[in-house]
Amino acid sequence: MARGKIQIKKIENQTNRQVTYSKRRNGLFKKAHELTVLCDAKISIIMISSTQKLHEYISPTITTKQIVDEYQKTVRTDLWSFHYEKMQEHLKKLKEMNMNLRKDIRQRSGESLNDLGYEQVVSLIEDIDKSLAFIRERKYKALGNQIDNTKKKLRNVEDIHKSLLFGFNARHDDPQYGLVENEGHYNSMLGFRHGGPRIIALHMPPPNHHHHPSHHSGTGASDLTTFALLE
Amino acid sequence: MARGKIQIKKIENQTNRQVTYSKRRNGLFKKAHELTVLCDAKISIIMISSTQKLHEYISPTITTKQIVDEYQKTVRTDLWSFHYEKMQEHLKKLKEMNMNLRKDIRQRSGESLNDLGYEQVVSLIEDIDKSLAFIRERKYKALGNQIDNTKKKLRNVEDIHKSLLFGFNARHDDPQYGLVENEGHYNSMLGFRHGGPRIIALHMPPPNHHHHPSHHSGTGASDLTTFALLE
DNA sequence: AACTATTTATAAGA
DNA sequence: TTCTTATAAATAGTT
Repeated sequence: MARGKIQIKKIENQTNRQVTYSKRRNGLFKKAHELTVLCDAKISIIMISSTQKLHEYISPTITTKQIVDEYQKTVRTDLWSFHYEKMQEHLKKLKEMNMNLRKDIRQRSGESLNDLGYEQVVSLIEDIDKSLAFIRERKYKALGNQIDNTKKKLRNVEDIHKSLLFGFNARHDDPQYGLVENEGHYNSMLGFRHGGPRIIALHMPPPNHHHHPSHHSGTGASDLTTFALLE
Repeated sequence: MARGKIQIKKIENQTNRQVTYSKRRNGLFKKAHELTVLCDAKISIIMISSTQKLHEYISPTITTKQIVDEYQKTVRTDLWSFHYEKMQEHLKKLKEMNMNLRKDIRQRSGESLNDLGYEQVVSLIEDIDKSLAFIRERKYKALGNQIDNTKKKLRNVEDIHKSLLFGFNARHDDPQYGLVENEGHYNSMLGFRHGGPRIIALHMPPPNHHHHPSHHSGTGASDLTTFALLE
């Protein structure tokens, strides 16, 4: 939140993560204490860090045991209405998130721009420009990979061709090798001009685009959070 | 924290208190969620409002039962080291608070001003000026109250005197009224020149200075918090 | 830990 | 309750 905005996703650098944990834990506890005093509330916070260390805040007006007892009593008593309310809240949040996502998409498609001020339009354009550059780069990389892949496939085909030739030369009179007759037809359908890999090649793992794992594992949650918090 | 600084003390207006509770609860839960994602922490927050309503936040990666079990296990296992650590933390905070209080007092007495920048000195002066004005006002009011009070005492004394006179006139021959003989001595000790209320007046409630209750009930805690958070 | 440029949270008002 | 907006507070990155 300062010296630059951060995405709400796991901090990968361990040192950094621990520093942030410590700072924000203090912040959280301070807020909890203020709420305790301002609104006469009873608050229990129990937290376990990624290193399994345990910390707690408890309002001076109550004990953890009391608040947990109270919690269990409430959950037991209002089991259904409690869950019902929580589901409703969840539903509401999802709806809001959904609306914001739709709005964002509309804006990226060039609609609903009247809702935005000049600054926002500028930053939207910057945003889209960045995305575009990113996508172009990805496309370029993917193209490179495809070429690599095609080369591999080609080598594979050549190998097979050689072994077939070898086999043919060795057993050209064996009837079980007659199946290769339609090879030309299949391969032209798949776009191969020099003979194809047939089923052997189709079982190869899909092309790997070599992007960083966090790009996929983290972005989903991060986007959800970001959109959920749009005003 | 906005549109004006607030003191961290109980909000007396109930509507206002509930609005603040709701807003800050959302803020707290949002922070907790961010911490969960950023630092891979497991957090449970259980809170009871001043109207006995219960709310909770729980990290999506854990259940309340699990975290409470973990808490109880830790507290059971490390009972002493846990309490020892908490005491140490408490001690440290008290020491810091103490240092800040001392520093503040030194500055208000005109010492250690070299530690402050020009702006800070200006605001310190403003601060002290306000305090001074406040104290002067209080002194003025107190004086007024003292005068009022003295007038009341005087009336009271006059009433008693009249009733005594009345009683004396009615039963001047009854021996049980002989105790009034030393009245002059007691009353001059208490500073009354026109006859005193004796034991009857001494049982009156102490003088009420008519200031708002929150001035006294909240200020202590508020100051502690404020000083504790000075850097 | 301390420092700040920024981002967030939020008090008051509508 | 929800929105707005001026301001206070939190904090990310840096030293």
